[in-house]
Amino acid sequence: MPVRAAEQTAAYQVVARELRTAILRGTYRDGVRLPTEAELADHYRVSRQTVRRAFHDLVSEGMVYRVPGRGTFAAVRDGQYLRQIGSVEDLMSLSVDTMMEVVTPLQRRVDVDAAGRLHLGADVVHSVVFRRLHDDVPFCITTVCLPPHIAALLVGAPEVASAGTVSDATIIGLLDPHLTDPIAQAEQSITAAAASPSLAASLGCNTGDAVLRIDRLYMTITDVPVELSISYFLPEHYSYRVRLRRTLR
Amino acid sequence: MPVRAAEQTAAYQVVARELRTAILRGTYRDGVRLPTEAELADHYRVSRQTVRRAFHDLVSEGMVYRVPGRGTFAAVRDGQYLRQIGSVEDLMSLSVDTMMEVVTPLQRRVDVDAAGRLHLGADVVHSVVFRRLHDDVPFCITTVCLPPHIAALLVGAPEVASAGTVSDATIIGLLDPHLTDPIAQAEQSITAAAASPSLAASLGCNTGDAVLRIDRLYMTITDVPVELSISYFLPEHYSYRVRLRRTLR
DNA sequence: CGTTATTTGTGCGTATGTATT
DNA sequence: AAATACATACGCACAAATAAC
Repeated sequence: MPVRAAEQTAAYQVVARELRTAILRGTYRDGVRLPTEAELADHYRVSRQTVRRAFHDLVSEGMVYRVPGRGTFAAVRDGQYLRQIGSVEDLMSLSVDTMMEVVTPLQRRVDVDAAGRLHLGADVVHSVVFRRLHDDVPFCITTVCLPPHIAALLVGAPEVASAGTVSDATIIGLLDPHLTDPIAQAEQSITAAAASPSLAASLGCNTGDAVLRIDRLYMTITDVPVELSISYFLPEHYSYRVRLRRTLR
Repeated sequence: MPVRAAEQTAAYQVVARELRTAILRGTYRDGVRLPTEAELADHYRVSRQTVRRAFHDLVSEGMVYRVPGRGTFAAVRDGQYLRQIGSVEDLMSLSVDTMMEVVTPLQRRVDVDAAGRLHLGADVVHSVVFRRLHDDVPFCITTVCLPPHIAALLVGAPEVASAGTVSDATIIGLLDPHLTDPIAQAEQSITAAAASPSLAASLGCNTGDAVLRIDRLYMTITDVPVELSISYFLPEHYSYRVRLRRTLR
């Protein structure tokens, strides 16, 4: 059988993507049965194998679970945005299905604490505040602080120039091509906090609600700090997932 | 084509398991290239598709990465992903300077959610609740759920037999010597929550305070769940720190 | 610089097994 | 017992990336 020529995205990825967004949008609520392989194959005009390939990806993402003889069921709890994170690459690819909306554009600011954590001599940093959205629902507010000489690399970037701008960028993704030394590591600290009034307003929750706080310090291979980001996540829409593996000896 | 009759573990799982163990044992270090699909198919006397199926699992686990035209390469390096409190070893050695105090001893319980996450058919689990103390200050409450056949390994253990018992043990450390398959991986989910009244009483904080919630599902190398632990941490006394590294190629 | 061999990626057909309804 | 639905396995054809010549 011939194969479609020069197709950009594979058929199974199209199917997986549509089902994934449908589940996240709540078309299939928690535990609801999805169409069968045969039905989906018929609908998308692909073979059953291609549908299976798509389902296999969704299973390993934890989006659905399957029971032989019964069917395939949505596994998302409360529409929570889940993502497996375990490397800097994962952080950089955060933009594939989330949007960034600028709240406060990139500007000069005095911040002793941030400057100290960036190993700067002076107290001046440049910072930008943005929300991150998934399916138009905000789930995170992030403040990014940069040393002045790093911020200079972003002067022309429209993604961080004015409030309200929406893009699918990440700061680290914008920076990376311009850096001589690539970003090679990040130190993360994860804790819980109560939402401040302004935070609650931006995220659409109540003051005092429990939120997840993640601080990240990105560094080059030579341990030079490049970016400090402080993010507050809504726990209803986000949880941080990691897979740990033991080396057998 | 005929299929082998009544095979217990699927052929692709056998292949995946052997490759996984070989990588974790260091047979394929660093970015060493693995045998090609054709070679492995020949070696295991299976079709190329079956080898591909195995590789697909290993890719989604992050064990290997593949490059079209070049080959398949081992992706696990020593301490590549997570340091500090980030590896399974660190979780097991959590007891070095903390004490465990039993709140509710190990007992049989019905918990549909926990049973589901442990991939059990029935709804019965065995669970134990304990506080973790550092310098006599409680900073964490943990509920551990075990499948019945695993809990049976702890029947004689005094560390979990009665409320009030204080020891420097960890559940995983108590279990590990008795398991046929060693614990090789864990899936973690980290989020924030508000302290319930009982939680607040045990931890010495106020109801509604923001606490860090960490769920861990420990599994053997064959993906069999062994233990589910749900912990609530006081953010003042604990933050989860991870160092992420980028794999430069 | 093109050609060729190697290697992984995609897509589909077929057959059969197993679990559920 | 039969129908339904997912699971496994193999085969084939062709595409695309890479490397060697």
